[in-house]
Amino acid sequence: MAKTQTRAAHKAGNARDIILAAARVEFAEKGFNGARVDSIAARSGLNKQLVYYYFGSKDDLYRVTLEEAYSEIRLREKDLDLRSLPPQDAIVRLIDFSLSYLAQHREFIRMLADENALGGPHVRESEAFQRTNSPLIEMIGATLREGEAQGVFRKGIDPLNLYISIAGMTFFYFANGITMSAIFGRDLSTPEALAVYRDHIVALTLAGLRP
Amino acid sequence: MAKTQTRAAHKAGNARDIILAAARVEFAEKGFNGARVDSIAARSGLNKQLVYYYFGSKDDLYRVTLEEAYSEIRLREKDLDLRSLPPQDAIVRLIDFSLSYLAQHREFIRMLADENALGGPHVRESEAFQRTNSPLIEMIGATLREGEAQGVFRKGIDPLNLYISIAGMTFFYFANGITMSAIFGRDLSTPEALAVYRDHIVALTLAGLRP
Amino acid sequence: MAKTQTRAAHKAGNARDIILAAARVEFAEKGFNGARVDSIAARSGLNKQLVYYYFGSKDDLYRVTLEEAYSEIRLREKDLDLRSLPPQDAIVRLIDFSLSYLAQHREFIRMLADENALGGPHVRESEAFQRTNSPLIEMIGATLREGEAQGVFRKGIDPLNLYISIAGMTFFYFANGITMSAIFGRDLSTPEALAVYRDHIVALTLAGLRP
Amino acid sequence: MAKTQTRAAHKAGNARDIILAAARVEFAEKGFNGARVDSIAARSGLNKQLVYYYFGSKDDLYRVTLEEAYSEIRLREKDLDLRSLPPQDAIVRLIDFSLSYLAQHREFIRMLADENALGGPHVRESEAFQRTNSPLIEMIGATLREGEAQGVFRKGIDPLNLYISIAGMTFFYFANGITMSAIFGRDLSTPEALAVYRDHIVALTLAGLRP
DNA sequence: AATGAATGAGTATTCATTCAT
DNA sequence: GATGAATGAATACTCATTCAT
Repeated sequence: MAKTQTRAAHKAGNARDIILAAARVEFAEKGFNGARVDSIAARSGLNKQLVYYYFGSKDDLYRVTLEEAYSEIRLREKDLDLRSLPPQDAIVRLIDFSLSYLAQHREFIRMLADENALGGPHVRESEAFQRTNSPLIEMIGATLREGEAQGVFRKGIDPLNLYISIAGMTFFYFANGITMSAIFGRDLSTPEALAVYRDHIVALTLAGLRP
Repeated sequence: MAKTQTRAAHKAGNARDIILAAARVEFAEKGFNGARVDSIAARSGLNKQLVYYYFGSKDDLYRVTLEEAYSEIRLREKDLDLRSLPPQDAIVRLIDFSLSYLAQHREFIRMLADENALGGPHVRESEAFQRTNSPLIEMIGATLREGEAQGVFRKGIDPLNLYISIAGMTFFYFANGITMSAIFGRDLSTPEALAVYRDHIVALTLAGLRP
Repeated sequence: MAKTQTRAAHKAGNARDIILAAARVEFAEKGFNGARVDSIAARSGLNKQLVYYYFGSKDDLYRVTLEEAYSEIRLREKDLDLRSLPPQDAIVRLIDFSLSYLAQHREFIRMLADENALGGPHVRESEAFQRTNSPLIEMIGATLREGEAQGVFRKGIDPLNLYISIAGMTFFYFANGITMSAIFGRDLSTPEALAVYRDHIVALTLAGLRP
Repeated sequence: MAKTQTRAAHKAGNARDIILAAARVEFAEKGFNGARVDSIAARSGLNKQLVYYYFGSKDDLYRVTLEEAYSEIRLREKDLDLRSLPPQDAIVRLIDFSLSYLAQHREFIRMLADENALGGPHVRESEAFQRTNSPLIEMIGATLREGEAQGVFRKGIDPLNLYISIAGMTFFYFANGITMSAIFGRDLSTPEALAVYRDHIVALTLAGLRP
């Protein structure tokens, strides 16, 4: 439903959703502390007080923005439908989904990094985070069991740990690309560099799962 | 030279280094935007104007703090001496080093995440980042070649990409532990959880490198 | 007429009077500047725009609230019927009325103090204040004349000044009890303290009026 | 000492004291809620941030202003030296002091009325209020005892209650003069009206104290 | 090298009031 | 009569930075 609202924002001109969209951009660009409520209002084309009318505070607005971002990715994760694929293809699809989603949603990366760097003050306040749990771990678990059954994956792999390692490899590439490019003197932001890296982690992971 | 001063700080009580140490703590806790120059001065026990006397601005202080943090990890990386180990052991040591260093240097994680989230404004200004290039990629490259020679690693693995994937798996675990714990309802901050995860990525990586 | 509406408020649920009752509570608790139109609306259970519909502005609402408060005390003063009592009893009744009315109508004290502290901006605008003059001075005058005639009061006492001195002694006790309690380290808000003070001013005033 | 600082303000240009003087004027005119920190800064000729540098918050500034006002009146009360006068003269001097001090320090009246109307939030926080207790009650007690000994005052009069009744009669006249003038249609702010009232309360009180 | 005082530009938030229905 | 949405102008307070010594 939150999703629907976000979409509607640009069509129906619903003020709340327009503000939310503006907030997402501002928070992604500047982080929580760097973001300015004034700037969000300006981006939305509405006035600042409406931000408070609808969201109460900068913190609450950030929390809602985070919740929306998560609710969005969760919706996409459901569409993945890993169960319909052969185990190895499912893993590849998972990696590719992760890479492409992050590549296209830099704001998600920044908000996540920011929230964690801040110690998670908004996640802590959020009921939505506690409620909605990701379907992904379940799906990965099914895939791993199927792979074991087919003899293509080794036994004893923990789905959550596998998820974290894949998420880590993909997230880190985008999240810390700036400092890495600076340190190693190699531009990691090109499509070519990304394609090479993608092949690397696909190969590493698939080989790593083999019995 | 900055390094030398840092060492001296704790011995001679050199004001510049005392401030730098205070800044590292403050920046790590609050991020760049959340950090307060007043707070850094208070932590240092010295006065605010000295901060400006020595560092000129909050931005410059942050840049120096980042450089110091990097220069420190680089020093430790040199001590790794991967070349003296059998290839597989070298990879394990690399993973263990990464995990333990990050576990003990949360401030490094936060500063790195923060700097990248902000778009790398301080790294961009830093000459130190350009100058000092990590010895690590070189070391990993040698290890990979040795592994290939010994027939324990497959061919064609890019040392930088391997480094990124290992760094990703380790960094992400600490950096985004807060939101992950919230979403998956599993406390990832316990030593036990970390030990299990460590075994997972060691196994995944070693298997992933096998021919 | 306004009075009639106030009565109706609690019976018929007349919106205007419900708002007025809410306003009295809010203004009494917070003073004019501290009071919030939002808060008055919330207390009334009605919405903010109705406040404007009925009263036009916060200032006007305050003025009407003040007028109501005054019109109420004036009604009670009429009931005093000092003329039917022996002169000394009349003075005692006046003092007791003043004490008990103020004790039960703290909101009247606060609004009065607030209005005067602010320089009387609302009284100045009010026609009602100019129109309705208190019957009290007249009644006190008659009592004083009767007392003189009976030889129990001395001559030449000005009814208004007597009123002011009695009002001062009673009003001040309630109005400034907080700071006095703090300064003199004695709790003046207990019924016992009040009873002792009542006896003091009764004795002082009666003795003070004797020929 | 606080007194000394206030004096110094206008001579030495001590910023803290200049702000304090400006605050007294602003708070007296507008009350706590009506006063504006911007306005205080403007009155002081200094900038707003200095207000926060020296006082921390509007509330704290108000508290200090109140404390200063009280510390000032207390100093003057000490100078009264009632003990050196015949008992009846002492009471007259007390009344005259009270009237003239209040007449000349309207800001004291307003701040006191305001603080009490607000429920005493600043007095409650103030250590200075708890510490410094007025010498007045002691002095009045001595005067009453002397009067009894000389046979000019009756027995059993409580010094605090006498003080409150005198303070009430004098304070109320100034504090609520605006609404009273409006209601009774008589201008109470003229020197003549005040002189008449003064004679009234002197006569009432002295007669009231007679055996 | 060290420090207390001073400041301009901002920063989240509030509030009385109005609009549109 | 009644209401949800919208807004301009403030409002207390903050913060990096500089001045003067």
